[in-house]
Amino acid sequence: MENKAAKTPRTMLDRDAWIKGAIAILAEHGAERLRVEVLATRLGVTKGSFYWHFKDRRDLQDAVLEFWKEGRIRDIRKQTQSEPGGEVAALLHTIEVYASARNRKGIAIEAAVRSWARRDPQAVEAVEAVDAERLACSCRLFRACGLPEQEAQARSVMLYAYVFGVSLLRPGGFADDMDSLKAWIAGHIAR
Amino acid sequence: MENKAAKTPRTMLDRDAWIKGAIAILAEHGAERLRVEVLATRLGVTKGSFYWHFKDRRDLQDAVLEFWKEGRIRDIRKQTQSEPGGEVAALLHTIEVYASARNRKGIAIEAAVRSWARRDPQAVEAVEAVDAERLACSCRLFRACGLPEQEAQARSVMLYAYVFGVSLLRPGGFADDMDSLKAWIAGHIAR
DNA sequence: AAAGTTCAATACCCTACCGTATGGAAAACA
DNA sequence: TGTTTTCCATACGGTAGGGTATTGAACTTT
Repeated sequence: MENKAAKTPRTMLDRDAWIKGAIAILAEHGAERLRVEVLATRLGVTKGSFYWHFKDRRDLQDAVLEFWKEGRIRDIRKQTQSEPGGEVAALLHTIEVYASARNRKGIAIEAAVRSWARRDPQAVEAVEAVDAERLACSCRLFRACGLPEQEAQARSVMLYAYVFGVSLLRPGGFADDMDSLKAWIAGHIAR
Repeated sequence: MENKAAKTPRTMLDRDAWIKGAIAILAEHGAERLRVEVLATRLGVTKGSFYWHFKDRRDLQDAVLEFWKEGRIRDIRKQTQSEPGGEVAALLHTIEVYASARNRKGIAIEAAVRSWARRDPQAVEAVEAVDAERLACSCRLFRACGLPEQEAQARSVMLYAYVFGVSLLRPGGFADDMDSLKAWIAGHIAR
């Protein structure tokens, strides 16, 4: 008789659940579409709940940026603590992660945040912090390969510029074999 | 007494004026902020006028994309019709135009359209057409330098990926001399 | 001059949101 | 068991913006 099982009696969302949902929207529709009513609907509640967990929309945005920043910095540190001799492999892996077809959501979030940073100072802060960490780590790897500081810096910038740039390019049917092209490029950047 | 001179008696906007205004908004605030009321106010009229020149907002968006596409294709064709022997110079110039601090507005528009293309099929079409033309032209230059087809394609992709990627990077105080870094990279890509 | 054409102003209606105020149910606590 | 805390629903007011309908003014054509 009673179909109480149809509705979860108590959803019990916490701040983290809201942030994760927000990031999903960020990946799918960009920062501009990160609206609290839409997010609430997506989470199966109303915005009445939202304003209990967050002061306002800005509060959520800042939390999302902080969450993203910390995650990226954690990631890059983990990925670049390579054993000696594996520096080139680590560099190639970095390129792989972002320039390959896999990790679509991560790339989408990355693009959304960087696009966001074009207008939002807080997003700029997050992107700058992440970039600084990534460039520093990449630079360290290049130096471990024996390159001088100048070239290590240049190659680091080139690496990340390429990695993010590829996700913006739409080479519709330009190269029949894009994968081998990217492999050539990766080899050329990581040396 | 009569301050009729204060107000232009008849504004006489045509479709092109609306499109140019729209592109200015695109550069400053992105595609999401391209609203007809805002644009109308910017042009000193009300939206009542807009709907005489355009069917709806989508109509404007398509016109903007078409305008941008044609302009970019014209540009790249003009820039790459170099005299024999000037191929490397032409390639370096291409990198210069986009990766330098100059041409800020063009870079902003470029970024806005590519971000737009993440959600809009029409924007995708425009970006693909422009990319195809640019890659083809770049590839021709590399081939004229004596490179094989494969490497010419790879370097073309690398060139444009880098060029667009740089505009996304925020290397806050990473390198003390970013310009010489970029010069090194440009030389390394254009060979 | 009369009529038609062109471009813009005004007044609406409608939707999507943000943020607040308030109430209510469930859980935790006393 | 009664109270408090936690989390969510409902209702409301306000703004921004898309699109339509209508009117009107200026310019062009006949």
